[in-house]
Amino acid sequence: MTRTADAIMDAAERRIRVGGYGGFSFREVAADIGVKSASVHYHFPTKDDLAAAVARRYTDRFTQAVANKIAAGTKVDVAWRDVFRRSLAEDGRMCLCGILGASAHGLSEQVAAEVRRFFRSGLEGLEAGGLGKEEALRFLAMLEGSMLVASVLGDQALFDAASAPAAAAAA
Amino acid sequence: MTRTADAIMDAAERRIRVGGYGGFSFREVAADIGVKSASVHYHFPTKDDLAAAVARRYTDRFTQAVANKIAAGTKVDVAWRDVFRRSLAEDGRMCLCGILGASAHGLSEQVAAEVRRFFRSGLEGLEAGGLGKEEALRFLAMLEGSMLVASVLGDQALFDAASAPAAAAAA
DNA sequence: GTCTATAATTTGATAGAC
DNA sequence: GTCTATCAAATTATAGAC
Repeated sequence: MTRTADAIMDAAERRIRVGGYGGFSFREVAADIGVKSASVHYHFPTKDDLAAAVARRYTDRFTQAVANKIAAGTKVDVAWRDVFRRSLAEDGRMCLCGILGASAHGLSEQVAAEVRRFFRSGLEGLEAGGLGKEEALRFLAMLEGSMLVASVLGDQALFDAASAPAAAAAA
Repeated sequence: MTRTADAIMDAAERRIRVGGYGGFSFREVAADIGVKSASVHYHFPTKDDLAAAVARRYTDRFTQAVANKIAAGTKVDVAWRDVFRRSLAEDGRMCLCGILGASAHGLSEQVAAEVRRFFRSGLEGLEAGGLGKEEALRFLAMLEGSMLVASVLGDQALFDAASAPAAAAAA
């Protein structure tokens, strides 16, 4: 069954969003969902396997959420901002791949590749939505930076203020 | 003497910029500069003490570098961008407080306070230089996000592209 | 698929000699 | 101020019973 594997990824994602890659352990994740660490190793042999799986699922989930909004008629840049905004509102923490990416140079290639995938697919999606290459780059950077500042200073309104005007200016 | 303490902070700063707070240990830092971990504990009793000291020194050093540029006639936003840019060019890694701030929720209050200090003093400095409150916020977010994207994708030119137009638009 | 048990290593931190 | 030695705990990971 994938139910346990999903629960493991849920717990790991929560922990990574608090303390980064170095901020979670197999025992903590196992305890979070009421199993033993050996069971976590059964589903994800190594820590890198788990972190990479979490990052991959995050990217897919994020991409899908954005696609749904676009299908409903939302403009691509507004869709991206909305999805980030809702995630930030839920727990006050920033993008999972932004957190992992901040210490990208200390990650294994396996995990770093998944983080790069998130950023690359983000840029591709924004360009496919009509933004210019540099415009997409600036927009994604602005969103990540806005989440970072809002997360550090603990004020979600800062994300709104930092990202709202740029969103209006784009496209 | 503060010579050893400085060397310890240098090594710790390098390590944190690679792997974040969870990515360095007393033994590694000690080995980097050729002493034993007990000596590191002599200068910085706990890991939080060391990380907080590194973040504090980083903020002071950064503020000074910006102030020097402004005194030489550079506009405040250009000065900030230049200092970040040079730091990124040196080793391809982003702002120390941006890295720590990404997992701010997992830091001790002691370290988190120093990270907040960097961002707050940044906003204050940009406002003192003539930027509006929201303008300063957007500019700082844009710089941090640009460094993040450039660092993750391993291409410094992305920082230039992402931050250049906004710098021209500001002030 | 989950468990107990454990190996092997690393971690933050301290005591005390020099 | 730096060292040796050490502690207690946590870490990733594996072997094997159920």
